[in-house]
Amino acid sequence: MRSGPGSLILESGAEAVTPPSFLDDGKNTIASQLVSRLREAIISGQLEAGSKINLDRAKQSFNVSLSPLREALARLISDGLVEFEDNRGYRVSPVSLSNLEEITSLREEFETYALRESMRVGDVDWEGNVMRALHRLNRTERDASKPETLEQWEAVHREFHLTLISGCRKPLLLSFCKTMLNLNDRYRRTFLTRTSGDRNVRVEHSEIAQGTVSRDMDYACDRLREHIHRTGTNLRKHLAEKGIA
Amino acid sequence: MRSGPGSLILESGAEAVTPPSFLDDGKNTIASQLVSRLREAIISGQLEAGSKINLDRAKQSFNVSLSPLREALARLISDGLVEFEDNRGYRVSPVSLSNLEEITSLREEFETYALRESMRVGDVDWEGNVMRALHRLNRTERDASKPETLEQWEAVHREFHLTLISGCRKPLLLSFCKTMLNLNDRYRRTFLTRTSGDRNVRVEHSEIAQGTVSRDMDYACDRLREHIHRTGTNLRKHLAEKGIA
DNA sequence: GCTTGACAAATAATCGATGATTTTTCAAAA
DNA sequence: TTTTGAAAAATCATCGATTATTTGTCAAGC
Repeated sequence: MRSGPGSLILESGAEAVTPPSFLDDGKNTIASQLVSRLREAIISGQLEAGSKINLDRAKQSFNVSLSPLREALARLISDGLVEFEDNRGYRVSPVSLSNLEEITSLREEFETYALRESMRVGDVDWEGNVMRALHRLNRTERDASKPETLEQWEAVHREFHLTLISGCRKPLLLSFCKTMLNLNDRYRRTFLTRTSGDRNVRVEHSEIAQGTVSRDMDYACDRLREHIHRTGTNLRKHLAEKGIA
Repeated sequence: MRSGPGSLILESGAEAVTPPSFLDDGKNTIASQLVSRLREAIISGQLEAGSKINLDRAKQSFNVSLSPLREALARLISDGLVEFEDNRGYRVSPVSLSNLEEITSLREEFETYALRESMRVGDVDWEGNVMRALHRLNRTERDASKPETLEQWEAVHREFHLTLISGCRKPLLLSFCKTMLNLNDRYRRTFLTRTSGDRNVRVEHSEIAQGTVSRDMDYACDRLREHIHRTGTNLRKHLAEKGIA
């Protein structure tokens, strides 16, 4: 059961769900689990953009104590998902048109650079991973009337874009790209509930992947840049519709 | 008075220095002050690269309690200066040849992109700031025999590079560049105690600045890229001498 | 009516103590 | 001698309580 958007922290009677951890995913501490849970809550829009994070209420919502909560929030600053000010606490990073535009620009620059590098030094394993990620993405349904398919699609879509650039052997660059992708996905999941009809996104992804594994740098990077740019334009329209400056 | 390199946390009898805060610099809380102090300690090499950060000892060294210390360390993860593992605590990020090479590459890409953007949209104020930063840099002595001049030079040098790209109106990009500059400066301050004679760094900076304010994008970006690249090559040599892979 | 300032409530920040995990030690067994 | 494993020590993680700061309230003065 999930609370309504933005109400997660404001709720009084909390039925805090302990994440099912049969298998050890390396996230052993409360603080680390909180990082994941908070990140998901913000990207999915459950925690409203720009809203203040009240520590007392958040403590209760997530059924945790203050120390791990503060530590988790501190770590999330780096993801650009949370902002902090001394004695004023933490707040969910606000959304804005200019922020979206910067994210789009940086994705274009960073991801094409990382893709070029990947094509330059990536090995056969990486190529295989790209094709597998493409296949999964193409096989994943995205139906606006079924919310669970949207979440699933977001996951494999993210995986596809990350796999594309995962061959570059530049860990810092990859972490920056991940951050930008997170921020970008928040916009999509918040504002793009329906898919726009005038794009064949599946074809776009296939072209990028095909160009990539055949190491046609200019082609692949051009397609990727266009793809990112179109997404940006698309999102910008939806932001404008909702009157967000 | 300053302790020897790497001994900061290991010291037993701590004469913890409270930073002089006549004027409010916005860093009101212990945690925020710690972020600055820890960052400086790491970049300057006082905290040895790759070493584990023992919380008990660090607590004593810095005369703080555990909560703000952990929070500060958590925030430093984003700067790439600190790494963390569940139940194993924090450690100073290690240095390596490949890490240095990535930092150099990313600085070349990010900073030239940011410089181009700055030249595209930067205003007259920004131009003025660039010229002022250049002037300060050129007026700042850098004498290997006087350690305090090295620190001073590092500060104005950092300020120069950040000012160059400060006109770009892309806050996320700027924060990435800042991060890369931090990481880069740690290498310089750790491994480049003497200045190499075969470069006229002053001329390099002047050319970059002149090209910038005259909005000659290609010229300025080429000079900046060369400048960053030379620094990287230089540092790489010093790492090799010290046998760092 | 508007501003000011003291008081109260809400919230953030820090601390010391306790609980949990990892690492080290060291003796017994192979 | 080497390996094993339980106990001890060290260290990390979490908690509840306390302190400090900010925000909200409201009455007195202008």
